[in-house]
Parts: sequence; structure tokens; C-alpha cells
Amino acid sequence: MGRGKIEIKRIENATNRQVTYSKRRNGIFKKAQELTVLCDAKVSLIMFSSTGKFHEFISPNISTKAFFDLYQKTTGTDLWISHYEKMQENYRRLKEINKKLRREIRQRMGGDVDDLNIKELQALEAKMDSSLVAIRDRKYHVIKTQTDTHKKKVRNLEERHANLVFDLETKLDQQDGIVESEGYYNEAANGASNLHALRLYQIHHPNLVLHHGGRFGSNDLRLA
Amino acid sequence: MGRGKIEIKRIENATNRQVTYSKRRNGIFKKAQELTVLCDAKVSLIMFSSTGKFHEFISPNISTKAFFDLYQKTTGTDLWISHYEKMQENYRRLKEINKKLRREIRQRMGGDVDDLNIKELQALEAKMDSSLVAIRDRKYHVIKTQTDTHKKKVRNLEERHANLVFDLETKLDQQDGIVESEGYYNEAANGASNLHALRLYQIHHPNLVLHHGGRFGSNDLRLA
DNA sequence: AACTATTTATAAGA
DNA sequence: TTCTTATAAATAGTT
Repeated sequence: MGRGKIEIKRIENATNRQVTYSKRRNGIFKKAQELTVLCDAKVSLIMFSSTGKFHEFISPNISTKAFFDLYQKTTGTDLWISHYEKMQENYRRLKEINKKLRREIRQRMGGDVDDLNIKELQALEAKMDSSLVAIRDRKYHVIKTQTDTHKKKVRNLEERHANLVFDLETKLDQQDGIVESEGYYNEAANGASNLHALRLYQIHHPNLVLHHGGRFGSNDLRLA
Repeated sequence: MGRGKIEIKRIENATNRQVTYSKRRNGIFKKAQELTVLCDAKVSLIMFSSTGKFHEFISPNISTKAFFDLYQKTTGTDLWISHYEKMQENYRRLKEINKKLRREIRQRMGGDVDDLNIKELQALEAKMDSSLVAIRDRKYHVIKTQTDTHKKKVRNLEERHANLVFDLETKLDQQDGIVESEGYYNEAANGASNLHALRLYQIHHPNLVLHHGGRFGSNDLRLA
């Protein structure tokens, strides 16, 4: 129906294809519209051009969703409904389980126990008791482990400290009279205080830094 | 495009309407098919006649489901996917909550506590302790209530028993010498034992049955 | 986006 | 339903 007859095959020229798409789209939409009116039919016409452009015609008085539902009901096709309903069922089950879990927790917290009888209360109490024992056991285990770890760390640090002090004293012995003019030396040299010795060494070797303090202080030794 | 021009309005004659539907349906399907081929387009054409008859055309190489998915993705329309995904999201959330609840219960049972630190263990222990207190409180409350109830029942039964004995004695007084030949009478009449009085009464009135025993025995007074 | 020669669709009748 | 056919409508190619 045009100046010439055309073969029904893909139009290779993109522009022509687009133009034809546009013209024929209008034509088919008009047809759909007329069919709807003339024959009192329900029509859904959806199309995507080769460039992905979308157009739709749908009979008035029916939504696309309703149309789609009708489609499934009529064809018996099951695109998603059963899946959806299965999920809904699972959802309900999970909700129910959650409710029960919450209730159990509430009971274990001592609430929501008004409708338990003595036997149930006794059983609950016994469970709680043994649970408490397990928790305490675990707590003491953790505390013991932590304490042991800390003890080891302390021992290690003390050892390293002692080594440093020893090194320092050795070096001081080798330096002899270099620091005689300083009053500190005499105090330190008599070995009364390791801390004084260390302080003195730092004065003369300011780029030596000892990191003990920071590491040591950050360890949490609280057992309470 | 026919022998005469027609107005686009509902065809009232059902037969004509049906015929026109049939002819035009073929026409529009042909158009849809041609559009698909000529313009490399995706087309979905679904229709229901006024009598509910269903016909569908869909481009090859795409399923109805895929077509609708594409439709929704393109239009952003929400036929069901967003609803579905919302539900999926809720489902996931619920599952997560469920997991946490289960974990909490396990912890409250003294299990699954290996990765709790001391603080958490202390908090858990404290919670359990206070819960235990609440449960014990409740248990004692229930025990007290039950005990009170039982005491009342006992008191009530004793009262009724006493009344029966009193009635019996009154009746025996009125009967005078009828049972003189029995040795029991003298023992009973001196009031030494209410139980004897009752036994005597039953001997002379065997169809009188007292139900106390059964009722009383079924009440569980255990407090352990 | 119009135009228009032609093809195509279809209304009415059989 | 299907065929026929006169005619309306759609549209291919052009401007």
C-alpha cells in the first residue's frame, strides 16, 4: 500500500526503518483503538523499536497490571505468581517463628511468664541456672586466658628492660670520664636507681627512644 | 476501507461484531508481524474479544515473561517487581533478625559464647541474673497463690466435713435405740473420733458417697 | 511533515 | 466461516 510493493524483510537503512516504524506504529495503534471500540475488545499493544524506544496502547478501562493478571488467568501461564506465593508463605512462616523466638527470649528475660505453670517455671529456672553456669565458666576461661597473656607480656617486657639496663651500664662503664662535669653521674654511677641511669643515657643519646610506656599502658588489665 | 465507510463506534449486532473482530484481528496481527520484521521491533499484542476469547501475538525471540520484564524495566512501571523485591528485602531482613534472635537464645543457653569478650560476657551474665530473679519471683508468686488456693480448699472441705459430722450426730440422736445392738455406737457417740462417726454413718447409709478423697488427692501440692 | 500513487485492508454481500 | 469485490484506509517513495 504505497508507491510500490515492498518485501516483508528487515529494512537495512536505519533512517528508512525508523520512518517506517513511526508510520506503521501509528497505523497499528489506530487499528488497535478501532478494534477496541468497534468490537468491544480488550487490547494491549506494547512495542519497542530497534533503538529501544517504547510505545504502548492499552484499552481504556483496564490497567496494564489488570490486563496482565487477566492474561495469566486466561492462559494459565505462571510467570511469577506461584513463586511469589511460595515466598509469601515462607515469609509468613518466618514471621511466626520470629514471634516464638521473641517470646522465648522474653520468657528467658523473666517477662511474659504469667501464663506458665509451676512445672514450666521450674524447667525455665533450671535451664537459666545451667546457662548461667556455662556463661560464668566461659567468662572465667576468658579472664584466665587474658590474664595469662598479660602476665607473659609483663614478663617479656621486664626481661627486655633488664637487658637494656645491662647494656646501658656496660656502655657507661666504657665511656668513663666523659660526663664527669655533670652532677647526675655520681648519683647514677652508684647504682641506686636504674631509672636515673636510663634518664642520664637519654640526655646523652637523645635519639634513642624506648617504646615500653605506650604499649604497656594500652593493655587492659581490668578483671572486674 | 470497505464497501462503505463505517463510523468508529461499538457494533451493536453481536454477529457483525464477532465477524469484524475476526477480520480486523487478522489484519492487526499481520501488521504486528510485518512491523516486527520490517523494523526489527519487539511487539506484544494481546487481545480479548467481547466474548472473552483470547488471542496473542508476540515477536519471536522473546518470551512473554521477558517481554514484560523489559516493559517494566523500560517504563519503571511497577506491575509487581518492586512489590516482589520489597517483599524479598523484607524476607531477608526477617531472616537476619531471626538469625540474631536464635543466636541470642543460644547465648542465653550458655552456648555460642566463644567469641564474646569479657564485657559482653559480663553483660550477658548480668542479664541472665536479673532474668533469673524475675523468674524466681514469678515462681514464688505462683506457688504462693496455689498454696493459698489449696489452703482455702482444705479449709472449705474441713468445714463441710464438720457440718456433715454435726448433721450425722444430730440424726443419730434422733434415731435413739435403733442401732443399740451394734458395738460401734458407744465408741462413736463419745465423740473421740470424727472418722469413726463417718464410718458408722456409711455403714447405715451405704448409698451416701463422699467425694472428698478423689478431689483432694489430685491437687499437686509439691513445692520442690 | 506533506503528498500521492499504489497497495492493502476490509465492509457488505454471497 | 470463507470468498468476493467495491471501496476505504494505509503507506512507500518522493518532495
